[in-house]
Amino acid sequence: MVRSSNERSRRRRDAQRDLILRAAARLFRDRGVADTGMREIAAAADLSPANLYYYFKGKDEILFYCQDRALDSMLAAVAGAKRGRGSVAARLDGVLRTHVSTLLGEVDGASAHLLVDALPPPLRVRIVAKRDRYERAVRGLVAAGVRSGEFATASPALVTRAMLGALNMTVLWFRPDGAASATDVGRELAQYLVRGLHIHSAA
Amino acid sequence: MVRSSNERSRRRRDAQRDLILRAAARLFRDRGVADTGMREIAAAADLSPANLYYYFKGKDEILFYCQDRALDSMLAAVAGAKRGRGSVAARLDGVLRTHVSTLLGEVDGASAHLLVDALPPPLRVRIVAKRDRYERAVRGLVAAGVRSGEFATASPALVTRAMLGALNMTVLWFRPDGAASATDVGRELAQYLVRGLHIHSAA
Amino acid sequence: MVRSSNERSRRRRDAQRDLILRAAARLFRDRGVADTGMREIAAAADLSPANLYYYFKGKDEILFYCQDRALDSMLAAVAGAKRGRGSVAARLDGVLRTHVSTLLGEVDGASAHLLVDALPPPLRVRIVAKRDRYERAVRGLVAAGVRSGEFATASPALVTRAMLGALNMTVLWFRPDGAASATDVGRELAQYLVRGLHIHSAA
Amino acid sequence: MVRSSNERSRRRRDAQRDLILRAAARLFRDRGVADTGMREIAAAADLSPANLYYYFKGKDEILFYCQDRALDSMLAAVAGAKRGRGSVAARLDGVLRTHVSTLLGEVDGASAHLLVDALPPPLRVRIVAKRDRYERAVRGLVAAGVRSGEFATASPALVTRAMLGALNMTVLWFRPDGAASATDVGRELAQYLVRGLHIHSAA
DNA sequence: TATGAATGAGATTTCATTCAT
DNA sequence: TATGAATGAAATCTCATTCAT
Repeated sequence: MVRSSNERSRRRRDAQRDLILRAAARLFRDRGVADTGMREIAAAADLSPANLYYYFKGKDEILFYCQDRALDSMLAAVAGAKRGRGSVAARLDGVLRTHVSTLLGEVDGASAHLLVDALPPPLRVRIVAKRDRYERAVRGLVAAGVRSGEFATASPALVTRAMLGALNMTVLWFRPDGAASATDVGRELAQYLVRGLHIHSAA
Repeated sequence: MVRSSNERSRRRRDAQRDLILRAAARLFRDRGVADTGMREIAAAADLSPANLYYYFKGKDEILFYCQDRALDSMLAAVAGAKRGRGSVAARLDGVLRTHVSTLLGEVDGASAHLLVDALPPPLRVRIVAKRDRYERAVRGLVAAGVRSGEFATASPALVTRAMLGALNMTVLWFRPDGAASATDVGRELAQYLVRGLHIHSAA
Repeated sequence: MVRSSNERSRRRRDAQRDLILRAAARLFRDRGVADTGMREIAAAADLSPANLYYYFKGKDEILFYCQDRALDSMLAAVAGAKRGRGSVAARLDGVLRTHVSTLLGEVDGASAHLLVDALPPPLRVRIVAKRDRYERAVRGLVAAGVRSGEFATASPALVTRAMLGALNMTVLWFRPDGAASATDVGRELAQYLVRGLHIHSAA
Repeated sequence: MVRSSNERSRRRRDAQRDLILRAAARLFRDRGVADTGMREIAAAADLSPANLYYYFKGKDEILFYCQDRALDSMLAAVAGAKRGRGSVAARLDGVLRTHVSTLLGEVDGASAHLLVDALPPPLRVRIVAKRDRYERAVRGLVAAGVRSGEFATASPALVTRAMLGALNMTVLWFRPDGAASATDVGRELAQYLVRGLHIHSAA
């Protein structure tokens, strides 16, 4: 009985945390970290500002988990791609599309690369480490394509950053009510960015 | 005599303004707008905080001119490319390289796309207008390549944003003391981003 | 329970707002608006400066409510006088005495006419409108006396302003610990100012 | 030669001081002391802000002389009235009219009673002393009328303050381009305020 | 769990005044 | 005499965070 009561309350707590993180991620993405106050997060999550501190240590921790969850989703995609079959191009294409839908979607919605600098050092190093892990995985996919003869690039590291940069910047202009859906945007961008890696005749 | 005194003092004033803008642009780029206080700008420019207000109306105006100057430099490059001869690819390549060197260089050093949201509406509309003018010009170059048969893309608008996004994100990771110089970065990125526009066999 | 908690907290909040307004009105009256800082208001209300902003949007709003409440009190008096019986002179006398006790009293204590210019335009128009409504009502009383044959004046508007001006200036010299009480002052001034309206033999 | 050069320069200096005082008085009256900056005074006097300090020690001294000169003008009028012949009523009427034209006129234009509190103590006591001298003189005129049987009032001090208060408040609403000229306003107000002192039948 | 109230630290900005020329 | 440039002090206000309940 006590056990189940604890579990029920833990579940409720987790649900609240989730709710807060979604609300915060959306605000961070739409208005920027600096322009999003705890009061606004609280209002969006239908809580009092003070009550946020029962669920999170502070604004930094909220920001941290926003990015952490987004990176987890991206890491899962790239891990799947690594194990997957099919051409490297097709697998990379999938990773990039997931990246965009993670950024622009309603579920996670925190741009992992843009907000890192807003974190205080102790938390930042953890996000940077995870972000680097993700970046390395993507770069590994690019390099695999080069090894397999599908791709040609002199600088996989730079090109990887370019790809991710192009994707991350979408949060600054994407509007859910626009002509192109998040899926559309992901498809088009992935196509363009992967195409630039292919070997082709024209220099 | 009076004339020369006026001119000399105007020149000094302009020089100070320039100095302040350089210092501010560097700080905005390196630490973010929100985390850069007037105190820090003043310290970087070797002035008292109050003295900044002799040269600029406030922080917003400083930020405005940072972006305005960067955009002027980029607009000049794209205007030159429009009139230029040679393949569209080569001209676009030049525009993108100038974009990177403007962003990362010591001279202008303000990331034109990232900071727009930090401006108050009256100034923001002016920067957004100029930024859009630049974006349209780049998009026009892409479209020209499509018309001439050099390029193939289904969505010039999206691709243009991807290109510029990839370039703008460099300010988040570029370090002047790193292995690759700003010129190197510009060259490699431009090559990759233009390559993705070319017609080629593989899908 | 929730209901009563809400009510109790609303009551506490209103009480604090009232306390702050009293403290501020007294300072504004005694030292002038410009020379009264938020720190001083906070100290007088036994709060931290930052805490004032929990109750009011800013200094302007505090000033606004000071004047607004004083005008409400004056308007109530003049409305009562309009409906009242007895000679116009007696009723006008009552209005003027209330005016003085409102200005000099501990309850409201904001000089309604002197401080208007310190308000920013959006708030100023609202106070000016209310002040004008009050002034028109007093002038109406004067005009009624003229119509009834009690008073004689060539310019009710000017005379009304003179009366109110004479009353408002009391805040500049009245001291609560002086020989004359606020009531005394009101009585004497009202008598003098009404007397000037009466028809009499000497020119 | 040296002598005449000194005199010429002293004359120019005095002329500049006069110009500055006029400009300042007008601004103080129209916008309030707190809202009038040295930069504005300088602009109105066609000088650089720094140059004001050649002619005056600072803002306080400018304010001091504004009030000092206005009081001198008023004192002259009341001194003349004291020595004058005719009814006390007529002489008091003249004093009040001069008071108004001093306040509202282009020549002096500083309201002596409203601005006293903006002065620092050392200067304030001097103005207060002079202002009190003026007030006493006016009160003396009132008392003389009582003694001569022209006037009836129980409290000459209070009534004098009421009269001066009514006059001083004109600066808050008088507009030179309005229907009534400064002379009109002075005439009407003096008439009303003196009338209240007269003995008459109605109570 | 939840919240109304409170606060310290720090932000931008203003302004009378001064200084070097 | 005159001024462009500089500054210290103080103002209002914001905000993440905490405390008492």
